[in-house]
Amino acid sequence: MNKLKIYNTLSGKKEEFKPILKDHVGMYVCGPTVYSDVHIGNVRTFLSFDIVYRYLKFLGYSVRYVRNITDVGHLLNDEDSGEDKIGKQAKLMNLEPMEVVQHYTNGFHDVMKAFNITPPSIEPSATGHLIEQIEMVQEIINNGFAYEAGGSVYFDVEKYHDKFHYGKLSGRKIEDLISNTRDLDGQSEKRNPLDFAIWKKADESHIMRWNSPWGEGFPGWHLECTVMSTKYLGDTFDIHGGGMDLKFPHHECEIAQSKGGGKSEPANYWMHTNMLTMNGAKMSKSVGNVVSIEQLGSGDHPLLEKGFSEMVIRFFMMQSHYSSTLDLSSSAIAAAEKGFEKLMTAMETLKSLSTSDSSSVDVNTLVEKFATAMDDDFNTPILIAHLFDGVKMINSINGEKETISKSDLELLQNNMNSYVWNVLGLKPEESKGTKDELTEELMSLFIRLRKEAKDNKNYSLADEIRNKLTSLSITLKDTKDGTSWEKE
RNA sequence: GGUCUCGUGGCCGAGCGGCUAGGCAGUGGUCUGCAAAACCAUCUACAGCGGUUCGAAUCCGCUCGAGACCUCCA
Repeated sequence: MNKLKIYNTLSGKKEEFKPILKDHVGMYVCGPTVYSDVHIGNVRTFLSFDIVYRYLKFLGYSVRYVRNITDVGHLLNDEDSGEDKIGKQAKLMNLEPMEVVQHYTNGFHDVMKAFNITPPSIEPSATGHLIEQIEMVQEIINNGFAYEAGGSVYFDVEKYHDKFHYGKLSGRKIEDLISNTRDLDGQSEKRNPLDFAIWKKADESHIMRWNSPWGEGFPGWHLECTVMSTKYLGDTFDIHGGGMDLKFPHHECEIAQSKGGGKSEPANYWMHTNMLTMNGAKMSKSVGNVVSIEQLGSGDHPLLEKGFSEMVIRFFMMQSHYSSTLDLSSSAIAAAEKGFEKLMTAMETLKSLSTSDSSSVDVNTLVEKFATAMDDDFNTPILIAHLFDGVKMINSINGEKETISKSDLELLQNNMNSYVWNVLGLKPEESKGTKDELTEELMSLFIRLRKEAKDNKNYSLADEIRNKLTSLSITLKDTKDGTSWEKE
């Protein structure tokens, strides 16, 4: 049944997915550095891997999904004077670093929940794995691929490259890297500017520090992912994911650390999600073109005409493939919003379709297309296109232009429900506005009065009721089964 | 400067050698007292110039344009 193909960055090709163990999959995704609010670009990455996680489970795999929290070691830049991101924020906010970590971790979890992104099986944090990281550093030194200098420990890239291949993931040539970094080389204690820190000495101003064989310091950023992924998933696991911008140097360094530390190739499949752009440029904290989750929800941003719900944005993002860049614009999300509503309406209709003795529609073929789309490297835009074929089918049956048998209806319902709710992880919008009991009573009164007026051909009164409600941003919908209402 | 990716109809976005997704908008209908909503139908493409091929949006080359990575970023 399972012909799932995944684009593997390591080989540069789409490959058939073969897990190490028959029914189990180990997946590691680089999580956020919790020093500021997550933005909508972060959401895209975690959403993409949520689809991967959900689909693997849908296929029947038992998946162990590890996604870390980076709470130490992530420097503002790669120079020796680089400040730790968490530490800097802690000073700015006058807080204990762990308060900063907790604050933004909570925020991250709230956002993930709002977007219906499934929590991982294990969410380890870097500070919780200091012992393992120190052991790993020692192991790499013992193997001769790292050296101590002035209280810090650096990974010896050239020495590693003599035996292994530094650049195999990112396709970089070590000669180019050397020539590109030569001019940046200052009074560094590194033997080679390419070398990266796996343990950093903490200077006096540094508040996050731990004892180690090399003195007080803190672990290098790349190290935590190597340690935590292999600790929970084994030396070699199935899928390693992250944003495209982590491919180099972060993931390249992870491979080097694993092998330099005497372990095997860390992951069989490397998956990289592409960036979300805003006005054609990557949305990032350093560029400053970041749209926050709150701004997207409220529409309070110069580039947004209105606010959008999390589910609409989820749907919008899944209309493009994870490996393509996606440009965010108000009109594009608004278009997705209409489409999303159309899909949700059809899902509601699907619940109560009436059946016939035979089917005039071909449910089997449609349902097969759902699986084919997802098997082709999680192609959600194709899946959504086929789901809209399903929408058309549902509406035609509802309009009595087509018929469906009882067994076909069950097949259609099961599959539409599975793919829309479980695989894509969508959920119906909670009704906006205040639909409390009093409002419901009042509205049904208005609707009844208007109907009476209409029955008496008193259209001016009927229209007055409707216009007044419209001015209160309440929309009446006349259908053959009566009138319903909606508050904007 | 080096490495790489991409340019698809009014907009967003699939496609990866032949059968020209899908959504939104537009247009024409159905329904309706009229609307709205809903539904049905339908029109606009493959940056440009060459080449390979019986056949190219899809492969190759060049030109123009956009972006990413090489430094923190999902």
